[in-house]
Amino acid sequence: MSDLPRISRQFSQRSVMEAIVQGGPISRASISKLTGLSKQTISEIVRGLEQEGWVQETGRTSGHVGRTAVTYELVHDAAYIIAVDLGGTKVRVALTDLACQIFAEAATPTDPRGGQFVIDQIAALAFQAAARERIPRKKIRLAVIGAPGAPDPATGRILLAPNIAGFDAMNVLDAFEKALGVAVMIENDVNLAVLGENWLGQGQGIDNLAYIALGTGVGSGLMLGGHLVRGATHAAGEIGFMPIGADPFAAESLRTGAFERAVATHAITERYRSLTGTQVAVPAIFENAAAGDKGALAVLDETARYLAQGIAAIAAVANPEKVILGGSIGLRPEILSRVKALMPLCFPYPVTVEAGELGARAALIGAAAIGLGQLHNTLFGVDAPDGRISLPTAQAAALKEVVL
Amino acid sequence: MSDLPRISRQFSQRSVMEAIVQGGPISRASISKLTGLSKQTISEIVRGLEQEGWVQETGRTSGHVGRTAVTYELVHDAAYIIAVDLGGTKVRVALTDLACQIFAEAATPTDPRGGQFVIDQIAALAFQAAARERIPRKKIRLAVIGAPGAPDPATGRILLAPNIAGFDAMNVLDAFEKALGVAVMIENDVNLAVLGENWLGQGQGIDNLAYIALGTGVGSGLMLGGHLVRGATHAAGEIGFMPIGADPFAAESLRTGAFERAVATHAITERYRSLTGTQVAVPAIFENAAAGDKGALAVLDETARYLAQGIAAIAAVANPEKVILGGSIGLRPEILSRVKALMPLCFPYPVTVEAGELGARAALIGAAAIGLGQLHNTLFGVDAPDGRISLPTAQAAALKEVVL
DNA sequence: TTAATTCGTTCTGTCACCGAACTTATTGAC
DNA sequence: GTCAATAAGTTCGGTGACAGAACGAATTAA
Repeated sequence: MSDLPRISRQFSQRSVMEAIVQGGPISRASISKLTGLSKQTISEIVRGLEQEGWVQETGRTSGHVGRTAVTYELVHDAAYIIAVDLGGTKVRVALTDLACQIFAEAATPTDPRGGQFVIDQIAALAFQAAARERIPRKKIRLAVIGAPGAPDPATGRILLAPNIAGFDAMNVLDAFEKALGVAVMIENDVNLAVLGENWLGQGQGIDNLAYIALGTGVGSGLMLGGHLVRGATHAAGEIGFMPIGADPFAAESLRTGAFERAVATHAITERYRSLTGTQVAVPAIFENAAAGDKGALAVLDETARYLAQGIAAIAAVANPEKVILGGSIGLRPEILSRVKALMPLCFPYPVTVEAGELGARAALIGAAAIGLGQLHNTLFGVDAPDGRISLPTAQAAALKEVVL
Repeated sequence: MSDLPRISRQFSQRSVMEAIVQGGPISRASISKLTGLSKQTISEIVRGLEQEGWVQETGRTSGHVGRTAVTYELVHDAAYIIAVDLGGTKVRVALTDLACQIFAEAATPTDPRGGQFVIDQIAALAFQAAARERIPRKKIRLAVIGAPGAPDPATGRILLAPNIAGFDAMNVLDAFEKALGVAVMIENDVNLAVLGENWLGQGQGIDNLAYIALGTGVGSGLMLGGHLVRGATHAAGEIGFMPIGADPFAAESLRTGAFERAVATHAITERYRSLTGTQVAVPAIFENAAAGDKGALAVLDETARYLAQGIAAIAAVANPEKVILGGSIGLRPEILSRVKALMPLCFPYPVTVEAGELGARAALIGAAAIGLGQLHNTLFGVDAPDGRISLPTAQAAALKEVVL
């Protein structure tokens, strides 16, 4: 396998690879039928891929009439990527192979000192995991970092990142590339969550998808027409500033965002305090509601009412087929059921609202998805601007259970 | 020129065509430098294009050292497209040639009987215009229809189309194709308006753009990452239903839309009536405001206040670089100036808001843009899914003045 | 054993493209 | 005026990515 495989074969190689990735062990004759390319060409391409170490023989067919066929398969460990979900309180790191299987996953509290400390922490976690699984560093090709805020690929900086100290003043991309020694992609964590749910979760096969992460803050990720929407300054989905729920012209709304002030953690505890006079954390409010506390129930009702309006706004602007709720609050069934009931009362067209299937790991899985897509693209595709490699769901499904 | 040119040359031909379209009269040597293809290849491709009638010699260079070069140019009249902007009250029809010049434009009141009558009316207008300019029907390759509502390419129907009688019950696409005898694309008129402003108006070179058409109703068109956003049911941009300005849970808001009830024509006249007790049409209110009528001024202030919130919601969700106002009300400078002043008070990040440059013809020009892009794609490109042909601005600029 | 069937290779051919060498037509310098 | 220098365009040979037909090889059903 060459170290920097510059593969000249153009478009066919890509589809052959896709057939092999999707089709599991597959014979060359079947690839030929699938791709429409001649058997001869397939043999050439597969020979090349085998020489470079990307695919390998795995067996032969048997049972049906005719000659037995040699089947080929991805070499799973030909390359690895690092997927990272970097939150304000917790870092998750995972290693994925080419066949979309997660090998190692680790999660620890984020280093509170921020900045370079966090970056070194992530690098250490990743390399420990690699060492544990005996993965040679050379085979790690790419790292995808999900982080809150609006990463700007041009400058490598992350704008609007409130959660990690020191990140607003440094070139995060460069620092990661130096620490990890591989190419790095940084993407907003909620954007990754949409990708994750689109790949393995609630949004499979849905090209128009919105993900709302509701917790300490609110953010949303949007996938429209199969493309991630990033916006002009990579700030698309900063729905905390939607003029819904609180007076948008209030000074406080310019800082925190009107919608965030209506639905996020602080809004909920504040609402409960003003109703009952007691200051309680969000989980306790949910408990109280379950126990029949009228104040808590009213708080949930009101929060859901604003959330439904926010979803209506997104639906009116972007018309997603499905809206997925995530985040510590968005995942609560008490919220989901209320929002589901309220939606038809404030929006005329049907909008499907569901809770995310991947829970807190949506962003991590999304990072793996985007990284694997990117890797397949750079390794086997030409620069097709639209190039979305469809990753296999079957094998990756294992990932959902293997981990944690 | 073959009647159905199936051009086998793959990707190079496309870039050669693009160089010729963009570069005006251009020599083969220059094309070679521009595209990176060898001189030899360019000569071959250009020879092919010339034989098929798409390009022609136009002259020779002179002045600089070295041999003179033969320059080539598009054959402007090699193909035409029909662009239609079908409104509830007015139909506009235009004919455009391959070089993006509008040849004929006509506008008349929409046939009030709706349905097939409107389709026949449009066909008649188009063919009259073609005959006037001596354009043979064979050279018309495509028609693009802009219409309110959500056209569904799968069924050919237009959903949510309130303005034209009978359109909700028929296969509009089929009917148009039968009447016009060419391939037809139907697109939402506001979506076309974004494309128009993106091509020749306020949004040139801007990949993340929103267009808000404000008049009898409100609608918006969104271009994000260079792609038109259509949404799951082609209802993206139906911002009339954003839960802003009126109570979204009110029964009336489910029918008309809360935001529409806050900013569109009816809201303005109603607001003026409740303030002054007199029922006046919108233009009169603007006149009164200009004359210093306090009630009228208050109405404009309040309307702009809600509009600014709507823009804030779009900006929060989609993060466009620029928001363009259009429609009979959106184009008024009184509205624009107010909105510009209000934006920073209700949204923390800068959003550029401007009035459309193309006025009521934005959708028509957008129809031409999408049609020309599509035509260049089918004629000279392979099925590149992302394929946006960049149309020349210079020549098309003439179009802005020639017409009407 | 034979026929039917499928896999995979070999051989030949085509097409898109490149690069080098060469011809042709200019302008500018002496 | 002649002679570089320069640029445009063609001819020629070559390469790599395919296709298609023919053929050998391996397997099962009859």
